[in-house]
Amino acid sequence: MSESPSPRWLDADERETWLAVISLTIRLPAALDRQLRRDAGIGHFEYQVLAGLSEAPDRTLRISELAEFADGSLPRVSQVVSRLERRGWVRRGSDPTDGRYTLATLTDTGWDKVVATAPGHVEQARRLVIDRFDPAERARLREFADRITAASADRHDGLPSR
Amino acid sequence: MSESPSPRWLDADERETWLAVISLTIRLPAALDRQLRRDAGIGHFEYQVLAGLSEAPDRTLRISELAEFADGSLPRVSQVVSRLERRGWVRRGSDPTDGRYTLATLTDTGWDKVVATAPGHVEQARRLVIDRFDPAERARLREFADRITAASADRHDGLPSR
DNA sequence: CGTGTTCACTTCAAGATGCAACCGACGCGG
DNA sequence: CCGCGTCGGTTGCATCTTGAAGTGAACACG
Repeated sequence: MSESPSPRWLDADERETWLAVISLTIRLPAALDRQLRRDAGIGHFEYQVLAGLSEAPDRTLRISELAEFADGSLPRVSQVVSRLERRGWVRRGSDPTDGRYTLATLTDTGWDKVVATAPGHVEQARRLVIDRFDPAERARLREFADRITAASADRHDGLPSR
Repeated sequence: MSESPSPRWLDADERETWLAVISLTIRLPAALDRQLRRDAGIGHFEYQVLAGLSEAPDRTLRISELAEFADGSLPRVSQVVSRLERRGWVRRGSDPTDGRYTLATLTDTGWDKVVATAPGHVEQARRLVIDRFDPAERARLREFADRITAASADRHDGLPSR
């Protein structure tokens, strides 16, 4: 209780950058969701789960691996897998080597769904991001994004303050 | 129905960039929400609404202006304003010059809330983003973000076919 | 005026999320 | 073996978001 109540404000320039980044984090996911929802009837998160499975050996992953891959909480992934299971795209099973794990496996129908959906999604990824940057810019973009992501992952969130 | 079924895939490099950007759009908003929720009991969206009002003349904006400012749908903003109203931070009123508009006004209590919340939020913005880039990088970051945001805003989402 | 349309907003139902409590499956110490 | 803590997942609940339908105020046209 002896700190400066008002920290360094953002100047006009910093503010613009901040707003630009915030806008990005809102509009890009929204655009991805729209395209997927419209063309494939699934959200981006569900797509990530399906895509993750489609690339895994035996098209199978543990729920927890899936959660890490798709950047989601365990309850959320569990829910999503249930939904995908209901739609016939994923099958649940428990890991023979350790009954605590649950394995999610992509069905053949699920595989078909991914194959049908991926091209449109990749096209969107290109149109919204990838194709708008030349290789040098891309490297920089990636580095910038990683920098922010790393900071955000820091469980150092609040004001533990110095 | 006579196109290439499989478009240009992403190569390893492009893929990395893509994943980095996606990660950013998931982790940064999550980190912002965590800090605000924890320190102020509100989400980032609610904060944006309050902040928008706090900077507006008379601390007042139309719901629709608020929606545009905060990047949210009209129903969502309407709901949020109701919530904020219940908490005593915002007051509703109809526009005398055109009864169709609804004006949202920040109360004094609401102003205090913003004043109390802003420093922590700005600090977070600095730690996660702003302070990690020197001025030249910041300009570039902003330009990159704008490029993607502009593309995402394009109502050109899906596969307009052809 | 009167009818119809547009506009800004609100409401409602359905679906999605996060959080916290809960549950069964290991694994280790005794 | 038994008991206990841990680990991965699941479930329940409270909240939030979304999309569609509804409301009422202004305008437009005959």
